[in-house]
Amino acid sequence: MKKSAQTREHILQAAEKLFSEFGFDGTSLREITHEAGVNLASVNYHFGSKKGLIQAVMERYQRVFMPALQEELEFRVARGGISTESLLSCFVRPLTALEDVRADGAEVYLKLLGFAYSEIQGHLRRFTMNRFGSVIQDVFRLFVQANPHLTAETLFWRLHFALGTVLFAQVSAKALSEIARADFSDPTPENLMMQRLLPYIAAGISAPEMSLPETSMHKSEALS
Amino acid sequence: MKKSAQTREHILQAAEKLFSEFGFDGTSLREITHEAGVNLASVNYHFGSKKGLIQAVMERYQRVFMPALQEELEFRVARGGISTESLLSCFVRPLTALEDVRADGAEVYLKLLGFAYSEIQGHLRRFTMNRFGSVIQDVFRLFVQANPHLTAETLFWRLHFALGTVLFAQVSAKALSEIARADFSDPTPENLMMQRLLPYIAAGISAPEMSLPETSMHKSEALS
DNA sequence: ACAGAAATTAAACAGCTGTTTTAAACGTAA
DNA sequence: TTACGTTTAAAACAGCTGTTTAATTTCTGT
Repeated sequence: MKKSAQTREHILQAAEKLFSEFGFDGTSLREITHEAGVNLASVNYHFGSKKGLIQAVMERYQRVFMPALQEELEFRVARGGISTESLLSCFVRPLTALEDVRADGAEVYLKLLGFAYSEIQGHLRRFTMNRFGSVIQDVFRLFVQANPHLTAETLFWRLHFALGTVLFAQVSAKALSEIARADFSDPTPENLMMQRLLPYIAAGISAPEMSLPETSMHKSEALS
Repeated sequence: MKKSAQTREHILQAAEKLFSEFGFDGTSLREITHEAGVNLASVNYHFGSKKGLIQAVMERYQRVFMPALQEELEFRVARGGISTESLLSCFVRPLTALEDVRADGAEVYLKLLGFAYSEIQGHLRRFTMNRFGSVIQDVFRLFVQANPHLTAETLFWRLHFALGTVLFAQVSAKALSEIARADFSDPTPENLMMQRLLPYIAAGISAPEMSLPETSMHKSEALS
């Protein structure tokens, strides 16, 4: 009951590291057990299957993150003054709390969440940039021109955020539509989702420049 | 030279259909050739490899979309009055032009683009909702409370957009940071990207309700 | 120290993947 | 029709995947 918990932990740490870097489909059990220095079969012995390992990895983070988030939300509700920004700030402390799980816990957890929905295809991006890079540069330059109150760096990031929003929403359009139809009896078909996307993207891109680069949005001032 | 082009087209159409539905990694060459009604080896014969087939599928759409986008941008620039909304509207006509490639061309192309960056993991979403669904509902309810000028349906969608933005940006954080460093010598490290994300997300979520459900944002009024 | 449970190990399993091979069938120009 | 280059076809290839088996070792409670 001591050595077993040890290899269990080694497997989990190796899986966290490799999953967050290469994704779930992109990481084999052999790579994990090799990184962990344990036998291949021990994964199935301790976690039943690869899916069981994935859920065990995620659960370690969610068991820290989710209660912390709930606590933060309740605290924010108790003192009133709810705003979008204040609600978003509620995610900060739960993320930093993930350092208890791992030194770079917040980063790993978000990447795991991201890979839970997505896996990157790198060669297509290079393929597109080599062939139509000038168009992308034009788009960028025009957006800079249209937003004189923003720096080029900020717009660079926000345009990629917008790209990510559109692509992600499009990929999950089917699932989201089903949920929306169940929760709100929302008659919005999938092909009208772009009309819902546009206001969101426009406001996000043209939003005021990012606030102070200090440690704002932290809950420390809530107790002072 | 006639039968060959025929199987080539069958392969491309089957690949478009299956890729856009199950992703690139999630679709095998055997599934494609079965759907197309052709022999397995014909994919390697006509496209060299699976990667070659993927690029051929994407190229068919990009060869229509990218020039149309460039044209739309030049037209918009010529008559001035550039705004974020008007620039976003420049993407509408190029997307609808993809109907020349396929009846649901715009939808397929966006899904292909989405899968180019991501592949969905469905079971993790259900796993999270079953275990921490109440927290997610609390988050949603509070966001509704914080945005009385928006309907619940709109907020449902925008919160998922925000989730998609964060996850996507986090997954591509490394690649984006490298590009930003090369283009702007941007010293922003990866861990400061969340500070860039917050203003974007906040503005997107709290943006005014979506505009008229008619055919706004189309370039037709530009000539009137 | 011993018996029994728990855990590790090496090996093989069945199934899938993209790719290659070899030969047959096809289309086309002489 | 004959001959030749192109295209199709069935089969096998080598490699990877997650999983299982069976034997061995290690740990633990008495």
